[in-house]
Amino acid sequence: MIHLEEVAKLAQVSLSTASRALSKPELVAKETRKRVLEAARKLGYEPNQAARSLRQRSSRTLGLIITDILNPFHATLAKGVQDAAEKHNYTVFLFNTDEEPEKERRALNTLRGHLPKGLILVPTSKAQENLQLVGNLPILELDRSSGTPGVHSIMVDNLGGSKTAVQHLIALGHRRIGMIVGRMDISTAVERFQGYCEALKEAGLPYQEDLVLHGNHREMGGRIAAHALLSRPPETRPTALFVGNNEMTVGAVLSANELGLRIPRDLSIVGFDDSRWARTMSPALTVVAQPDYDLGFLACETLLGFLARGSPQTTNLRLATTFLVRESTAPPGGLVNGLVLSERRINI
Amino acid sequence: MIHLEEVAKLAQVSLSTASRALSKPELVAKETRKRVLEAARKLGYEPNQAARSLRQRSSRTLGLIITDILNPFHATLAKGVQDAAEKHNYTVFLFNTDEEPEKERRALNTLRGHLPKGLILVPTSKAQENLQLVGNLPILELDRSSGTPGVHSIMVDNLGGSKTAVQHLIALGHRRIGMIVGRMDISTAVERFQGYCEALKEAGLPYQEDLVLHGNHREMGGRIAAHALLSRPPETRPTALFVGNNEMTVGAVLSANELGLRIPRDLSIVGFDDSRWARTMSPALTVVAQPDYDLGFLACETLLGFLARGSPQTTNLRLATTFLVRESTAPPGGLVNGLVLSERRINI
DNA sequence: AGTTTGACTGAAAACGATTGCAAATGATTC
DNA sequence: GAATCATTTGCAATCGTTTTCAGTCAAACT
Repeated sequence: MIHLEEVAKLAQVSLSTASRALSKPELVAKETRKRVLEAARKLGYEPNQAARSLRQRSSRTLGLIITDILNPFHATLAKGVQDAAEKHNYTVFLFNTDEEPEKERRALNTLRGHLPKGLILVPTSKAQENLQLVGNLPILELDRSSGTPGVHSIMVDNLGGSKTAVQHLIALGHRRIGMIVGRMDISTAVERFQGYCEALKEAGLPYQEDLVLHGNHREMGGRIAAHALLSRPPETRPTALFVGNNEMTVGAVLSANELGLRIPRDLSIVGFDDSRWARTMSPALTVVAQPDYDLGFLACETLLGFLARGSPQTTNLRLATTFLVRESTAPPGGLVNGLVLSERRINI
Repeated sequence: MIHLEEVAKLAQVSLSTASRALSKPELVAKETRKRVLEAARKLGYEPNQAARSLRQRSSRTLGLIITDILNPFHATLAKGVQDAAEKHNYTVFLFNTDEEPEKERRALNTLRGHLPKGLILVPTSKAQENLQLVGNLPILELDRSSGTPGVHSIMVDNLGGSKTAVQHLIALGHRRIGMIVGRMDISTAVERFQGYCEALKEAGLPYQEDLVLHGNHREMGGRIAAHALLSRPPETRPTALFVGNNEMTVGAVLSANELGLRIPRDLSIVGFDDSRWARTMSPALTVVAQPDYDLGFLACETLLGFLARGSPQTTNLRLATTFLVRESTAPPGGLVNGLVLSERRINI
């Protein structure tokens, strides 16, 4: 490894001048700076981040903790964050918690040792407690809120998105609308559930507890819940289903297929979060789409902006969802006049 | 932040003893060690990795560079690597190159400054050149080979997997079998193409250049290539298609749908790499499945094993693929006697 | 008893950058 | 022409660990 000292020697300046030439350009004469830069380039110098971090007591890195890298939604969030970070010459430490608070705790501890400048995370249910570990590190919560005071956050309008989805089903004539909700210790699940309730209420429909089941946010959870709902006799079986996240939606659709229910004739389905799977499955799925990439990108930009400007107050953003009507929703009993609904966008 | 010095003070030992108690337990008296551990726990001490890395001239981190985090195959690789790394208390720096050599170069430079102990990467086409940057860092190439001498590698048996797939199509009676190949500057594409050629040759079928098109490994590439192949008149149109990776397969299927070709009646399709999409689409896709998670996990284990044991020679592993026959392949012209092929596994 | 051995421990020197301070230089002001 | 100022530079301290080296002490030999 080439050290700064060798660069300094080649450029005929002192170590300190070389350092300044690279990281505090305005403090050094133009000519000198050029010499140093040239020398660094020629030697292929790359600063030792460990030394730099040690001295500055902080490193040009961000921590990123997501709960499921195999979920395309989260992978996209991660890509958004990374792209933004790279743009600002930040490096990202990525951790995956599999929704397990214990893994989150370990990730936070490890991260702490690396002196990141900030942290972006999709919190698990125990995040409020776990976040005590990292002291006063600037934190931004992504996609969900853990309720920890003083942290920035950027989420989507879960309530509004859900409400629109359920209103759509109601408008089609559905009256027994089931919902598969996520875990109620996670904010998105609660908000989406609220949207469902509000839509029912405003339409004057009763809330029926037995139409709402919970899943663990993964495919199998959706499958089990859907199976329980859909294997009821036709009179009590819901004619439409609103599912609280992308993975559970897959499970719900598979379950409907297994039971021989035709979508949308026997069952309308709306999912939360778009995906290629939703777009290309047959019939294409009606969904509440989230701006996943933007969510990640903006999260990073927001946090870095805060770090740069150091404004005192916390930022809390909500991005709008987009409701995409495709082919998985129709009036109860099937298509009217063989009408095929083409995809159209409704901004909400 | 708590420093080791404060831990030492609380445990009534010197700084050096405290350090040894934590990282070289065998050099310290049992009693002393217990005191130090207790003090560290009580204070919530977490070692400053920057200081440690600086002193040791190396950090307990690994670099991981993949080419497309949005591709579930790569996301799964990453998860495998991360899980294995975590098991050994290593932290992973993840970079994404989008298949762009320039991004790869930047990632390598950044990584260099962080003094990782090793590097796992899915190489881009310019990796051999880019890898010069990192000197003699232990490197493992994952999924593909860049041809760089002296690096470890772990890949799947692309040739064998492809060959089996094409043999399956031939056995079904297909004679005009098209292939959508990836970029020939990437080893997996070349090997899969070879498998295709070998299968044809061994069956005594001629190689027809016009049945082979190239795509850029992404959905759109597959779609364009498939469109070109499938919009030919029935006499020259291939009756079966073998597609070289998961994303392009999606494109190919969509293209077939657009052209009104029914799968498998009008067209049999086999993809390389399984995915949920392949499993749940209708009809379910026949694929050459790769052990994606294991590939990543083993990659990490292999590299760490090498680091620990420091054995001199390089490891080059090949994992077997699994051929999964589902519903997207049938004799040309459609199902025989309405036979529905159920999913079965063939280990090769 | 004296020497050797071994197990522990502590003082101090690294690791490679950044940065506060002071000195040198040249330009500007009075 | 002296004093002041701004610009540019170098010296040396510093960040928090690990690790070398030397030293202490008790046990185990001869």
